[in-house]
Amino acid sequence: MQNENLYKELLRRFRLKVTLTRLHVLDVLANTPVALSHADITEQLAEYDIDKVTLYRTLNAFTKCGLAHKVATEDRNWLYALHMPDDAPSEVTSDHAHFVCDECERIYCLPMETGNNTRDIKEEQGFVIRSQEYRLHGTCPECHTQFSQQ
Amino acid sequence: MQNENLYKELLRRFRLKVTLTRLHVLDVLANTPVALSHADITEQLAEYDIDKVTLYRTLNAFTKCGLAHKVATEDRNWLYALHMPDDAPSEVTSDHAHFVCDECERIYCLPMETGNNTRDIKEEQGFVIRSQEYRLHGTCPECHTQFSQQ
DNA sequence: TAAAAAATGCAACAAAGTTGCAATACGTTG
DNA sequence: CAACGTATTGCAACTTTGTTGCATTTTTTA
Ligand SMILES: [Mn+2]
Ligand SMILES: [Mn+2]
Ligand SMILES: [Zn+2]
Ligand SMILES: [Zn+2]
Repeated sequence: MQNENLYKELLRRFRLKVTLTRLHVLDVLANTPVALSHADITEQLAEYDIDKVTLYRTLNAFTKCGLAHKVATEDRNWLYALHMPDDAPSEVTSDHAHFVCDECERIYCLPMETGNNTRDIKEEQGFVIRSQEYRLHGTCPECHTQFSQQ
Repeated sequence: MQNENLYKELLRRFRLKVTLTRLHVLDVLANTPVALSHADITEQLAEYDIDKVTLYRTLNAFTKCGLAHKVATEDRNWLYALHMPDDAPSEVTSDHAHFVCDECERIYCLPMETGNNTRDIKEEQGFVIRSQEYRLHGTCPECHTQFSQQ
């Protein structure tokens, strides 16, 4: 594992004990541009034979402390991603944007751009807004390229 | 049922056969401002003792033809809502906005406002956008009022 | 190195939704 | 209105995804 010390530091910053499983999961999450499911992570860590309950608990711990966030997919499961580098690190319910690929079902985390006025309108109507998520659906560059070449 | 004929017409427009269960479900969905779960609908239609599988199939049928749409919640189940009156009626993957109340977990369907430039940015980056969903999280007016009064 | 607290692994459980299949209802045609 | 073909329904069994309880092991701090 290349960034082991970085991961250890990160875990400590979020008051999580350093364990081998957590380091492995962190390594997987840190090295992908997309959000990953429990099944994805299990597959990538197959050689370490990680217990399924331990992995669920690890992902819940990451989510609870704000190290990661989870996104519910259309097909009733969750994908996990570390918060983006430019996110405030301890901000759990920060604004968020995602791109959902309809072909490969990958979910990309995006920086949230401002400019939408729906928020202001709803606040005038008495809704109290704490965070927002903006989801784009379509085809990701990888899938689009594949399609075009065939 | 007040609007029985309206519902029948609606079902026929979407090429669905008219059945009693579908009329009841349609009636429930048409008379709420929020998206409803399988459990919510079962409860509201308790007197008719609707089979759970039939209800799932009904909701799937409504979703597939575009009469309704479903929203995945954080706690891995689905809420269903009819498309809004000002939606193009046969547009299945139309743009959408939702307000998610963190207190009561109700999801309100909102008209989608424009003005966000994330879409344009991602298109420049090679993502093909087919639809977008914008989600606000916070406290709805009902819950906010309750809290304030106590 | 010892003690306290937290994490792990296993088995059992739970919730949400799907599948297969026989029985029933819908709607079209005559 | 009757009869037929097709779609829908109801039931039981199953699947997927995730949680809970509890005994054991690991981590951390002193
Ligand atoms: Mn994200
Ligand atoms: Mn909606
Ligand atoms: Zn893709
Ligand atoms: Zn509320």
